[in-house]
Parts: sequence; structure tokens; C-alpha cells
Amino acid sequence: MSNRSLNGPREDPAPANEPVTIGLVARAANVSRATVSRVMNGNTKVAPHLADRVRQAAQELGYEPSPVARSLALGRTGIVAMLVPDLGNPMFQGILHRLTEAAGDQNYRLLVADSNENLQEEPLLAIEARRRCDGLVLCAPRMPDEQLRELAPRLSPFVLINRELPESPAPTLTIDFSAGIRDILTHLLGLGHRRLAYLAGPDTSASNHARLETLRTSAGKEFDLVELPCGAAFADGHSVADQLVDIDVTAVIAYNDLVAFGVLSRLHELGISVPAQMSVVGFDDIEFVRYTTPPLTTVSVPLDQLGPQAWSRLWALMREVTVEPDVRFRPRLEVRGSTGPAPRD
Amino acid sequence: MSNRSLNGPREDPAPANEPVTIGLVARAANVSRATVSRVMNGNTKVAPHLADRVRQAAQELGYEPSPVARSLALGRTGIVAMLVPDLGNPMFQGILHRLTEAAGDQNYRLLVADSNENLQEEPLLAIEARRRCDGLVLCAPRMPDEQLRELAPRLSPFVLINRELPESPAPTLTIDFSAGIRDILTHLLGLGHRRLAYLAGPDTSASNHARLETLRTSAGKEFDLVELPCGAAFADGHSVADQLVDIDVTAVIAYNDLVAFGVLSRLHELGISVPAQMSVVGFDDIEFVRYTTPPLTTVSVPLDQLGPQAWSRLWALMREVTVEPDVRFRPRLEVRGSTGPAPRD
DNA sequence: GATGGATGAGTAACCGCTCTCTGAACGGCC
DNA sequence: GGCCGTTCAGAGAGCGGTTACTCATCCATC
Repeated sequence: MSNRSLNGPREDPAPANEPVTIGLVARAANVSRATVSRVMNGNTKVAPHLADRVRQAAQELGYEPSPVARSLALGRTGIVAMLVPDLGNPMFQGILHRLTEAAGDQNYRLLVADSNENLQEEPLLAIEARRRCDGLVLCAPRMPDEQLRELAPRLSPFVLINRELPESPAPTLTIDFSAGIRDILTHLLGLGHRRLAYLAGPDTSASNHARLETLRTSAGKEFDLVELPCGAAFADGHSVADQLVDIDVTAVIAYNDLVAFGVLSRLHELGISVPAQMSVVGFDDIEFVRYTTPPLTTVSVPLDQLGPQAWSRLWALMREVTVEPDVRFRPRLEVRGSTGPAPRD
Repeated sequence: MSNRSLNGPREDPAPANEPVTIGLVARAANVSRATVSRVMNGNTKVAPHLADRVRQAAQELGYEPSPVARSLALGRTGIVAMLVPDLGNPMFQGILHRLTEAAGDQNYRLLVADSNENLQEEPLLAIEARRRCDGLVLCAPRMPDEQLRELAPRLSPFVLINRELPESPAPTLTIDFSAGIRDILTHLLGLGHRRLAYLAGPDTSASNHARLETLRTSAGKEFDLVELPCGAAFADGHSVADQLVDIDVTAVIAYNDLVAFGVLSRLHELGISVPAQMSVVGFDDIEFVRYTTPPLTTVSVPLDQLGPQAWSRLWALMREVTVEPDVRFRPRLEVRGSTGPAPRD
């Protein structure tokens, strides 16, 4: 491939387009490759005049050490990976954003892999992503415990987000969706609502299951629950809203804010007033829902924290220092204008 | 570091925790490393019984070739990088999402670097990111032409998004913001508006400059323009809206949809009806603005296309086949409910 | 039966860097 | 002046793969 024929006696003046490697710099500065390496990394002492020569040669040749070669030699890449089930989801985008930022402060780069909800590929993708770098942030809410546990040794060091693995040594960051739901219920029941709808997110969503389970176990005694399959996007909420009018509920709990917003919008079109005739609650507290009409009552999930917290744990793990304890984020109910007393009829 | 003392004559049954490399597999299968490599890559013929032995050994040991070592040997990493000025910006999130998806189809992974609008660091970051992989998608709208031109040879192959570099050989994808603005103007002028406000985005935004310039050159003869510094988020639009009532405009063009939505929300609170008293226009056509109240008139930017288009060009560049021509995306005006005839007073 | 051409496995160089180990040079000390 | 301890540059062995080249083997051909 690189059969560069040294086609003449002249060597020094015309290095042609020989790739700029450490060897070239070494020759140019008339020192050994080891010395160049030492100068570039600055960890060992090198005589000043040699160091200068090396730096100048490097400068002139535009030398920049190859990260790939360094990675191999050092056994360290300076990269961490994040695997998500759906990069289109604002939740993961938010985590990614903050994670990139936090890792960047330590001069680490982020490799992102999207499994696209493909459960078959996910384990292979996780392994592959992990092997390309030094650590992994894993968002794989649907991967079976069994499989994850089997995978764990090959992924280490890694941090788990938004899913638990009993007895796993991996640091774990979760969100207490149940608590969020319970807060919503308390709020709605306090307002006199006794018949509620839940607009379910995708089956594929683990957090949807968590919400659903909490709702089901609470339902029955104090209130009736109607489950409506829906989705995770504006459009889903918008189109499901028509069904709400038929089923005679006074409040609706949406899978997330986007859905809630879609509902709000459609109810407005239908001339149903919120909250006078119907209360609507979202989930996540994404940025703009405080500006909807009416502003949305929702449960605030501290998404911004997840990225940095994940990083600090992964970083600790990689340095083999003690890692901070797991945290389960407690969402906070934000009561705004979209909920009110149940209409009496 | 790995001073594994071979502390006994027994070797075969207890390989201890020796790292699983190609050498280990070779020994286990009693073949050469070359043969293992050939089996793993499947490009050259290997006798079936040997291949089986290798595969079995690999399987038992849980061998997986090291991507880093392969990268070095092959001179190919299977990674491309994307450098953005702000990962928090939905525009870049959208591009990233689709780019990851497209690259993933070819089994490439995405490395993401966020310059955080830091112009000093940007060139170094670009070079570093590029050297870690096989190609680069560069979103650096504010980098001076001069500097970018100087950098170009060291970044190649790369694709430029949302900025042009005259005479550069790099494929370039841009959005014709000017055309979008002109469409908006035509629409508003047709409705009789003669005094408009523009809510400016961040100074740091190149696309803001493009919009502003078009507006300024058009203003004067047919309409008056009032520029209001604003920002790029809901909150910015929400808080700037109060100023709108004082300056006696009949229509407002927001930097983007988020800002427009903030304005809509605040105007509603102030009891100013849209579009009867004030028309509002956004920019981008992000998903939910068709559901605002009233639905937002905006300019639709085909964000979903940018990622795949960038990938296909980068991919062509990397294979050294002919790349598709540059494209300048033409936004499309989406007239919805937030604009209407100028109030006569 | 000798020869020639396939076939396919092994050898070893290489990718570009790091780092241990070796040994030369130097200075201080007795 | 010889000895020893430092200091610091170079030699070379990795890191974990790939692959050009060599060479043994086997089969077909004359």
C-alpha cells in the first residue's frame, strides 16, 4: 500500500509527502522517537536545547500525535460512549448535551450510538461502542435484566441511566416515576377528580410501564382509571383528544408534556375549556410548557442533572476512586393553570 | 504494568485473566495469528476445519477484535465526527440525530464535539476530533473564512454545514435563510403590514445575521423595520413581547419558532389577540408549532434532510467516489393561523 | 514420475506511539 | 584520580491487530 520507493540518494531536502509521524519529527530534530514522545507529553525531563529542537521540528512539519496510535499504546482513548434507544427523544438529547459538556471539561469526547429501539442489536452495539472507548453510559430501559447482567462484565466501567439492575455494581441514576405519578394523583384527587384517563406512551418505554403500574395499583378505591393507548409526540396527543370527550373523565394524565400539549391544543379546537371542563397534566416539565395556554401542570424531572451526574460517576470509575452513591431523582409537581377543581355535574 | 508471572509449568488449563487478544485465540486454536485474523474478517479462504477451530476458540474465550488496534492497522476507524457550536440547539440536535442514523446504516459511529461557541478552541477541537476518526461534519458558522481555509487540508475529508467557504472543495449544505425571510416579507406585505418587528437571535448566530441582513436591505421603501434584541428560547420571546405593544408594529418576525411561541404565549396573557391585533411569524417549523394556539405561520426548514445529505457526501468523499453536488435548501413558507390582515386604525 | 500451478497457512514487517531498560556522560566526593 | 550516583537520551519491546511475502502441500498435466 505505501510502497514509497526511495528513488534517489537525496533524502534530507525532499521528504516528499511522507506522512508526518513521530519518526519524521525525530529525524528532523535528529533525536530518537522516544525523545520526541517525551517532549510532546512533557512528563519526563528533556534537555532544553533538545526540547526546543523537537518543538520547532514538530511545529514546522505540523506534527500532531496520532490519537489512534496513542490509544493503542496507552490503553486509553479519551473517549466515552453513550448508547441510547432513540436519539430523537428530547430526554436523551438533553442527557447527551450535558454529558458531552461535562466530559469535555475533562477533555473526553463522546461517542454516540443509537440502537433505534432495536433489541436484537442492542447488546452487540453496546459491546462495540464500549470497546471503542474507555467507558459507557448505558440507556437501555428495555434490555432484559438477565441479558444485561450477562453483559455487564464486558461493559465495565459503565453507568446505568433510567433503569435498575438489582445487585449490579454499576452506578445507577434513576428517576422515581412512581413518586411523580403519586404526586399527580394526590393533586387531582384533592381537586375532586374521581375518573381519570391515562394516555399511555409507547409499550417500548420502560418509564411508561413504571407510570402505568403505579396508576393501576392505586386505581379502584378512590378513583376510576381509563387507559388510552397514545404515544409520545404532539400528534399523538392531538389525535387522541377526541376520544376523551366520550369517556366521561374529568382529568387526563399524559405520558409526557408533548402529548399533554397535543391534548391541550385539540381540546381548545373542540371548544372544551381547560381546566374548567377538563384538567390536563403532563410529565417532564420541558422548557416551554410553562408558556402553553393555559400553562401546563406537570411533574418536573431534573434532566439537566443526569448528564453531569453520570459523567462524574463514570469518571470516578475510570480513575478507580470511590464513586458517589446512586441517586434516584425525585420529580417535583409543578402546579400551573391546566388543572382545577373537578366540574360538578 | 502487566507483569504476569508465569508461576508454574501448567499453562493450558488456566490462562488466568490474560487479556483476550488475537494471540490468545491463536494459541487456543493452535493456529497463527494471521489465520485468526483471516477467519474474523472472512476475506481470505481458510480451510473449514481450521476456521471452525478458530471460531470455536473465539467463541469460548469471548474474543472480540480490538477496534483501536484495527483502526491503527487499517488506517480506518469506522467513526466520523461532528463538531457543533452548541449541542443545546435543536437544530444541531436534529442534524445529529439523522446523521447518527444515516452513518449507523453503514456501521459508522458518531463522535460529537461541542465547541460551546468558543472560537479560540474551535480549530484545535476540529483538528483533534478529525484525527480521531475518518471524516468530519463541521458546523462552525462563525469561524473566519481565513482560518477555515487554512484548516481545511487538515480536516479533509469533511462536509460543511450551514456556512459557505468560497472556492472550498468541501461539499457544502446550506439553508437559504434569505429566501425564507423574503417569503415571510412577501406574505406580510401582502396582508397589508407596513411596520414590522424582528426579534433578533444571538449575535453569535450566523443565521441570525443572514436574516437580519436580508431584512435590512429590504426595509425602508415598503415597510419600516424595528429590531429588538431577543434570543433563541421560549423565555426570550415571552419576555420581549411586552415591548411589542409600545412600538406600534402590526407584525412580528421571530428569530425562530421557540421565540415566536414565547411571544404568542405572552400576547395571550396580555389580551392581545393574534392575528387580529398582531401577526406573528416563526422560523424552522419545529414539530409542535402547528399545534399552538393559533397555529404558527412559519418557514419550514428541512432539518431532517441535512443529516442524511451530509452523510452521503462524507461517505462518498471517504470512498473517493464522486460526491453529489452542493445543495442550498430552500425553506418553504407555511401559512397558518398566526398571521392575518393588518389591523386598520 | 517429474513438473508446474494453485491453494492456503505461517512468518514477520508494519501501523504510530509509549515506556522500560540500558548505558553513556557528567559531577561530586573521598 | 578513581568511584559512585545521577541524569537523561536511545534502543527496543510492546499495544493488538493486518497483510505482503514465503513456502510447503497437493493435484493436475504431460
